[in-house]
Amino acid sequence: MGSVLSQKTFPRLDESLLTHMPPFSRLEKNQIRTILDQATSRRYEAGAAIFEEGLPAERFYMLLDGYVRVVRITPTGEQVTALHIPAGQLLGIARALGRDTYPATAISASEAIVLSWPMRLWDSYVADYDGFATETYKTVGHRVGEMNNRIVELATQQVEQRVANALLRLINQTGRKVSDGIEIDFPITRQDLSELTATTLHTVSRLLSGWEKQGLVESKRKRIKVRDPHALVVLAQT
DNA sequence: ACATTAATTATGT
DNA sequence: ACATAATTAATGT
Repeated sequence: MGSVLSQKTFPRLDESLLTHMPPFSRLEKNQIRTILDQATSRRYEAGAAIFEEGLPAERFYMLLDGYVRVVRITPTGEQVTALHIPAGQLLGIARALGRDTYPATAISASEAIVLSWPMRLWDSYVADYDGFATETYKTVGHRVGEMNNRIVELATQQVEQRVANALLRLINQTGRKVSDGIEIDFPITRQDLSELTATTLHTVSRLLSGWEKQGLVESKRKRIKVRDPHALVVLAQT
């Protein structure tokens, strides 16, 4: 029975949290219940590290709300953003990649709500729960595809096309439709964009203010809204 | 075609 | 008031 000695101070997690998340969507209610009971929930403020590159991968995570950027640190200390992860996806799934340390650092781009499980449960989840493996490998495949595209971009395209593409990806994956365009719905600085595209924040700043004058884009501090995605697509292909 | 440096201005707590 | 973000110009590779 519910003892006062319980260490869990969190309210009981609701099953509806997971029922619509792809890795769990095919599961029965009671299966989700046991999964939830094994989970720990935590809230991260913007900019907090959820796990760090190179550290032993002790847990895997499910992002319930917010956005996370996956970042790698170069030997010289610069950050390179590999990709952004929207709510509803797993992260820190080193196990699925055959690793026992995290391949990158995960930073919450906005406030984020995260569930996590000890990594030892991974194998039993894969074995026991139908759809868990296939769905997660689907997203893994999608992610490596994205990263491959980015590598090709970095090698072949010029800066203007790169940031145009980066913006397009951001509004596709993490965009929120508003009245006069699509807005990236987490705070993003020019510094962040430059880390995504391997340039400087100055170049990004110039490009953005140029596009703003052409009515292509609108931005306030830490907020970027794309008013004319198609024009960006055109730009990205020239 | 882009980075770097530096100076200036705007914006959020 | 202070720190952080963004712009702008000048100079360098």
